[in-house]
Amino acid sequence: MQVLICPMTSFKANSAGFLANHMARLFAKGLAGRVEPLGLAPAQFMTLLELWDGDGLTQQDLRLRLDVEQATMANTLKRMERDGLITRRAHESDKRARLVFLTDKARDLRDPALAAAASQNDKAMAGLSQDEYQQLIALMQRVIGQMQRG
Amino acid sequence: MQVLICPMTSFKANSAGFLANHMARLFAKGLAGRVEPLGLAPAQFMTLLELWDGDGLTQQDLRLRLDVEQATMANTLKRMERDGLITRRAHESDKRARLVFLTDKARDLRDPALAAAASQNDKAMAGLSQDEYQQLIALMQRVIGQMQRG
DNA sequence: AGCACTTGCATAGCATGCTATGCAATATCT
DNA sequence: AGATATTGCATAGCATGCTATGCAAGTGCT
Repeated sequence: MQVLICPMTSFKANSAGFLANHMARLFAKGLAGRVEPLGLAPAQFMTLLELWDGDGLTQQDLRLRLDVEQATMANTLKRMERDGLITRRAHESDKRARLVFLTDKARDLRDPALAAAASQNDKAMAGLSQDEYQQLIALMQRVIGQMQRG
Repeated sequence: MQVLICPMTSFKANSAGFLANHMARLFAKGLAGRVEPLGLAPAQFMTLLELWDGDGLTQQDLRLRLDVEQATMANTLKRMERDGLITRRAHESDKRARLVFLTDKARDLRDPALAAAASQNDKAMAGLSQDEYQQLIALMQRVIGQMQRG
């Protein structure tokens, strides 16, 4: 009977896809609010996360690490260049590629941006124990791995 | 030392935010591929999920159930109207509101669309046991609840 | 060398999300 | 009743994602 009364509500509430989407949106919204004062947007922050770890990467390097399509990476980098976060220089031996480097501005944003992200993470995970947090991470990683395989 | 070598990679791989975003993107991509032959896009499918359960809802009703901003809902409904999935009629007593109704086309899509979604769900969850699946759902729901509270 | 294949990027076009505005209709308060 | 606040929607503008194209620059094979 319950199925006849609200079949879709239960489908939605129990769908890992819907929940992942919902969780990602809430997370992005929270992160956006915290890094926006720094002049950053979420995808820019994720890209910086890779570049702070060592710049001079190609668009392809970044795209593979963030697992987004090439066109998505190209557009994000274009906005980051426009916003003065990165500069691009020709690759020494490959005239097709352009290496991505951080500007001083982007380097200076590292600490405050990481603090903002940690703050959002803390808020989201406030209701979970360390064990539960690790479980959640592990389960999501397995689901991601499963979807990437197919 | 490890922190100095690849601090950002570990941050990313262990960030629930990044994983939720990644999982949501993979999920949406898989679902998009399965419902696209039906002429549906993911957000349209989520909206139909609510409407199949009973139409004649206002934009506000839908927006609250899907937890998206009003403007997002307005745009999704506009595309659904354009694609012949819904029609809108004036509310009897409130001249501001327009009630959303399903077209026959949208009603006919219910079974195949639900099958497509179930297929994507099955694929994503193939590596998890029933118990693990329930754990994942429960943990995500708690994180979502936590973020909504703040 | 020459031709085909692959790779690295850019761009166009579209779906979803969000914030910010603005307007008309309804509700509320005095 | 009249002024004020709230509610329901639409639209503009922007960030992220995706697919589809196209081009220039490497690679490889013969």
